[in-house]
Amino acid sequence: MITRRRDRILSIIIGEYVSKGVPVSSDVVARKGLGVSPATIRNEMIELEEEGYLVQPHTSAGRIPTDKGYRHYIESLMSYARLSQEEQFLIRHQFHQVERAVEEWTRLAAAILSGIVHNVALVTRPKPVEARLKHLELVSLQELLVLLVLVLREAKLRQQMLTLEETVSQEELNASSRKLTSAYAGLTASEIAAKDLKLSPLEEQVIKTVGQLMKDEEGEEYEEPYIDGLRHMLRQPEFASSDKIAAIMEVLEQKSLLKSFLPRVLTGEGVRVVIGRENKENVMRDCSVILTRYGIPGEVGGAIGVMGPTRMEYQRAIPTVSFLSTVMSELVSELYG
Amino acid sequence: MITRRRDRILSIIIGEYVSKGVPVSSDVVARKGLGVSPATIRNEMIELEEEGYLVQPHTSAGRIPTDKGYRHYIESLMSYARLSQEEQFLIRHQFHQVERAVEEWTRLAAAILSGIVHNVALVTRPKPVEARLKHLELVSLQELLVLLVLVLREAKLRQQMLTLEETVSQEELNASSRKLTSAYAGLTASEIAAKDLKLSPLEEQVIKTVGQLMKDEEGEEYEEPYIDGLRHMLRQPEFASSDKIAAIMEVLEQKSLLKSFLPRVLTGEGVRVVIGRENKENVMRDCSVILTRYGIPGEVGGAIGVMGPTRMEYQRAIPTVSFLSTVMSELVSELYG
DNA sequence: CATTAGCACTCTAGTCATTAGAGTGCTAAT
DNA sequence: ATTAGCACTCTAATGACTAGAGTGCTAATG
Repeated sequence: MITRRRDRILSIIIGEYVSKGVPVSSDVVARKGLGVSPATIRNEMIELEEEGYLVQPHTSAGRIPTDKGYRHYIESLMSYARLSQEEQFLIRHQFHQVERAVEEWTRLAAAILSGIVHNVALVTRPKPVEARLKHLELVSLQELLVLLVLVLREAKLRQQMLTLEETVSQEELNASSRKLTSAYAGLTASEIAAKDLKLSPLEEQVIKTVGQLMKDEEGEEYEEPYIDGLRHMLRQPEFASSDKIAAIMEVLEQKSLLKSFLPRVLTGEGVRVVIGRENKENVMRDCSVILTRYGIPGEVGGAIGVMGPTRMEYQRAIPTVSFLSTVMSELVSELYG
Repeated sequence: MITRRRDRILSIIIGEYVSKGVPVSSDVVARKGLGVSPATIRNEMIELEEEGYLVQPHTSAGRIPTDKGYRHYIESLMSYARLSQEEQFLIRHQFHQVERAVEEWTRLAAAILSGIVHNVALVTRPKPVEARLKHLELVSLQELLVLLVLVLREAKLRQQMLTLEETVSQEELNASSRKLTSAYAGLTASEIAAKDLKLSPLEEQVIKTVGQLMKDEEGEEYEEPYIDGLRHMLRQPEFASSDKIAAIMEVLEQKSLLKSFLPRVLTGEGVRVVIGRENKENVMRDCSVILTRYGIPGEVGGAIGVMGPTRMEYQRAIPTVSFLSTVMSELVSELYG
């Protein structure tokens, strides 16, 4: 049975454990102004342990929270430690300074986020649900080598080199570029494929590649995330054993794992918190992940989040992830007008 | 004094230590077919220790090589373990498969390299000594927002958003793009700045930004390297302590440090090996770095290398770095015709 | 003279016993 | 329902001891 006082005790234990990293004793809790003696706290702790919110690393040690304990805390007990006005302003200011360089957004967001929460930050670049062509350009590099440049609606660039069958002058390339741009601008990959236009062999080749590149752009998958802040996470005492570090590194460096891991957690709205064993990957059993989307629903989006030991400052981390997602959303929205 | 036999013994000790990771005893060396007893080996070891090629972690332990020991080994004793024909073919094949996606080269090179040497691979993207403009394009995103796309000679793209003073149609942008491209194509940043042309305010703004972007492109500095293989390096027993890991992570994640660290070592030709304390950074005192350039001297280049504990398979790592640098050079050369 | 057998010596790493201290769980009193 | 009191348990630190690895030195050998 959960009572008000037990919640209070659980909160205190989590607060203490998160900041100190050491099992919390009844004494410490009693000193926090509950007006009851350590013995009473102990009785309550026994109850909380039976309910599965706490465990002891061994008899005669203090208590530490279980995954279930954290979960209850996050969902019902915790108050957010939002960023102050000044902090928010400072962050927006930093984004403002790189406003004109889209590719920098993810790096900056990861750097800021990891710096604040002292853990690993993961940020994917914005990805459209449907890629739309904005502009297309052909640039001759060498006799038979041509660079195809796509500008997508998100001000994203994609490039690919093409090897031609026969020499084509830059003037002809310009003409084709203009023709194809005006014919296909604003369309998606499938719309481009559907449209039946009279095209030269060169143009056929180009449009085929365009379709390919844009297909790659779409889909449920998120892009490979930008990762920052490993140095912070590794300073946490839970990563004293290098085995754990190596195991987690494997997850982070193995792109395929991470990719498949991101979207599963992100089908809905709001901030998702995955705690300890709730993670699919076994090696992540001592880690928590806080993730959310940013962008414009149904149009363009990415993911932003934090990963660290289950003993994490959720109070701080969750609103920070949330705030940065808002900022990223605003930036993306500006692009879409 | 260095004799033939001492060199032989040093080689054996390094070979053993590199593969086993445990201090090497006179017994083990004696069993390697030198035809002398352990006692003789011990006498020689004492000499080698006095010369500074070996140390004992403590009395009554075997010997391990010093930085000086490795240095001598690498420069005079070691034979390279080159990649076999099949391995070389396989690697070239992998590059062939992504041939048309320049940005993937560095990733692939890092992945292959780290996989072979079981350590961290560092690869920077190719960077020209002098950036030359190939093509320039303006794409209207919103009313006052324009995307400037530069194509540089290396088939590299650079982008920047511009906020205009007044509305300009896409047609006008096209006209300006064409005008500026034909006027400035093939020139460097300084040549562009020097050229005095009659330009509209819009064009002035664009060219100013172009100059900026191309300036950023040039210079001694290397780009931020792509890093892969941390998971391998962390499996090495020398990184059992998480303190060391965190310290090294700091060097790797702190881009400024790494950037300043790369070029210093790369002013000349050939493969550079920096062993242990030869490194500038103190935290790197137990690490070795193998680095080399790739590209076309005086035109375009990047760096490729490996970092790991001083106890590293130099025999394998050095030729592998060397081979991948050759492959990268070939790829870059193809672009330059 | 280079080599080596023999041996005393040194240092590590593991095991065991001991101890102080932290913190609990239970009982009985309030 | 709370709590004082206390026996109990477990950890972590300390020191003593030991086996084993590997050395350095000495004296003998071809």
